Amino acid sequence: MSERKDTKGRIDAAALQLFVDKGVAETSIRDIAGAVGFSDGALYRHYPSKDELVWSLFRASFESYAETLTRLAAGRTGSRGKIAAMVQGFCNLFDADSRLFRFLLLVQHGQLARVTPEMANPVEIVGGVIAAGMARGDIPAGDPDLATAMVMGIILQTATFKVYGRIQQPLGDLAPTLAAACWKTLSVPAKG
Amino acid sequence: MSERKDTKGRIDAAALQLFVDKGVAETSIRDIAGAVGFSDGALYRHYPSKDELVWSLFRASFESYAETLTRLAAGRTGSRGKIAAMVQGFCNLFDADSRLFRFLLLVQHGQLARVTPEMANPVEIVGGVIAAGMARGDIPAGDPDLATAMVMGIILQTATFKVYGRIQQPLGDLAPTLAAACWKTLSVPAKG
Amino acid sequence: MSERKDTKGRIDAAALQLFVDKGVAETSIRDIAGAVGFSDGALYRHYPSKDELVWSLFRASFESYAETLTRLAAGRTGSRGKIAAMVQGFCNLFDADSRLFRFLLLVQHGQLARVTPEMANPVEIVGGVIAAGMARGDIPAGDPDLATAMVMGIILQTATFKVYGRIQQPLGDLAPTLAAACWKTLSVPAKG
Amino acid sequence: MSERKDTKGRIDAAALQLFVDKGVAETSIRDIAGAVGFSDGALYRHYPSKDELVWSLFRASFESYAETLTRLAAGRTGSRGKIAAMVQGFCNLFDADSRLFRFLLLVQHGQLARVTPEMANPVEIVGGVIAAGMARGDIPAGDPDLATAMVMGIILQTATFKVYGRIQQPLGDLAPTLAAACWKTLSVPAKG
DNA sequence: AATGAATGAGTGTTCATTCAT
DNA sequence: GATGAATGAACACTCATTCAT
Repeated sequence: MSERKDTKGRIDAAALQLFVDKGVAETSIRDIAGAVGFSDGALYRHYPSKDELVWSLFRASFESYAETLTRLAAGRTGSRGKIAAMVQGFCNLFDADSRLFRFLLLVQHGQLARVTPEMANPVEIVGGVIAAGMARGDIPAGDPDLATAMVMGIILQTATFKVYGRIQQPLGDLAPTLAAACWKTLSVPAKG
Repeated sequence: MSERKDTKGRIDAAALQLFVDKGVAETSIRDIAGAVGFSDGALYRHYPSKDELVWSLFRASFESYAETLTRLAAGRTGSRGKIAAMVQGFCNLFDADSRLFRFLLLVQHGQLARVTPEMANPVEIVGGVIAAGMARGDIPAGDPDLATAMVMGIILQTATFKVYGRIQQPLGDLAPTLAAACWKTLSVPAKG
Repeated sequence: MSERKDTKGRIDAAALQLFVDKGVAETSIRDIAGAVGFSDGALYRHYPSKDELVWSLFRASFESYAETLTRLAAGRTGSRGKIAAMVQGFCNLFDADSRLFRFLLLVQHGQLARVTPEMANPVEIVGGVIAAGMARGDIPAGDPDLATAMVMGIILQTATFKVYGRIQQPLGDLAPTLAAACWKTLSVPAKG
Repeated sequence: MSERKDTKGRIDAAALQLFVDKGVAETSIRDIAGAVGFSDGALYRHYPSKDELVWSLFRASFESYAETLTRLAAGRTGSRGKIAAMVQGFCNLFDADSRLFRFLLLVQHGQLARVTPEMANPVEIVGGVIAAGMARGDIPAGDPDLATAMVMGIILQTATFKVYGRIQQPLGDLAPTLAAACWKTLSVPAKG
């Protein structure tokens, strides 16, 4: 059992690394098997197809982000605190290992379509916090989807700039600034 | 001559559509040729390789955005006006045909590496306007790269939400709100 | 007329050069057309197919050698003189321009099968001289085909060594030695 | 293990036969795979590319000839005996299976360039025997490269005549005559 | 579980050839 | 005579997947 899990973990890690480095379409099953240290056919003991491997990785990353954000938001009361915590937490996660983020960014097209409403979803988490804040009066009323888009854009695009080397500092150092910007943005009456 | 241009235009349009619909790696030369209505080999009369076709499309879209933004910013004085104009202009462009945007978003990984400093570059245009504003005192001093990331995030993520159907209105209607949010964000002292 | 001939001559020269440099299969019609300075389709005004171009070149080279050898042999009486003249003549031709020889060498497989008995044929010329010498008693009786093979081998393999750089001197300087070797070889009773 | 070797052996045999029959450029990977009895992709389990298959075949044939010649020469003392042994051995080899010879002849252009000094090389073996003979005084002094060319020409051109049907007898029957011709040729002072 | 040979469809690309202009 | 766009078949090669061992 622990060995099985370990093997799968090694496959996942190798695949994620290769996908981020070379792209998904550009990474073959053989590449992954080789990186893990066994032969092509053996992967099919663990995943029924390459698509399923990609989807599994996507799903795990996607839900992992969602769960982290949920936990971070739950640890605070008040929209401002929740948002600040989520921003800081995301930045710390990114700094610790940016691969998950890069994978999600890289792979979104095509996998996003498979996301179901039952799945834990970072966008819904952030959106939920903002909608609740608007309902509570914590955040000026407006279109919660638009507000969510703008807030997430501030964070994700900064992370993207970091990935492409346009920003040098650790994201963690920028978190307070980012949180402040998000809060200011939410003060704009988001007409919808 | 006009026919040549027309053929190339038809190839470009078909390729862009397919790339946006199915992804670049998932679109074959045969798919494109079929959509244009001729055989595979014929494409090579117009492009030396698939890579070059993708790159050409990317470059054209990328520079087209840059040129539009340049023109829009030049039409105004004052950072606030420039930014408002760029935001409105981008939204109008998106509403008129979102394919260029979706292609750029889809394809960024891999093509972005080929961008050279000589190329017209939307990020540099926006960044330039912001840096100039900071120099002039129009915009509070701070890290221009970080400010650029946040401003672009607000716009691009909203457009992305629109692409995925999370937002219904035309982006043009949201432009004033987006511009206001950008301006508020720029008022945050962007620590770098 | 003179212009037509000139155009064809330019095609032939360009094709021969490219065939010798890169190989026949590795040279495309486009390569040849480009070297001559016009477009692909235009070649078909002069040759009905690539195969026919190759064959035409082969035939011309092949028969040109045959005719030269015929003329050289005719200029002498006595087998020894005829052979010496042919050897010297071949060497001079090779030194003046080795392309014909290299083309023949390169292309023999596949084209040799198309040689018909009516065609002027260097092998037949040399063989004829040797057979006549045997008949006349000039050359010890034996199998004329075997004798021809050996004599031609001495010359052609030396030329091949020269092509591959194993021999440095001009072939013309070696002609007397080669002729002497041929003559000695013919003195061996060639059992058949 | 034995099966692996067998599969590779079947590929080699099929490829050699096809190359000799149709030419290398004219033989496709599918042709070879079809002749062996499996599908195209499977060949790549055994050879990384067509080029490598051709080169591997060339190298094996080339070195096999070299080793045979080395062994034959080593079995005799005296240049005359060594040469006679090599000639007879080559002829026997040719009679047993002329495909190796035909392949080498066919393919020389292009592959010869890849021969490295470390490889066993028939030309060097013959050349070495002749040079040693000249040094020992067994063979009249002269240019060893020229002498090698002439000796090899006598043998190879005769084999070529046999391939093209100009000679009917088994080469083995002609070996004494060929050896005698070689020896006579070596008696000509080879001016270099 | 794992191996690795084999499949078969698919990829980008090339190229001799045709033909409307 | 010449052009160059277009064809369509071919090619070397890749790869997700299967399966006997």
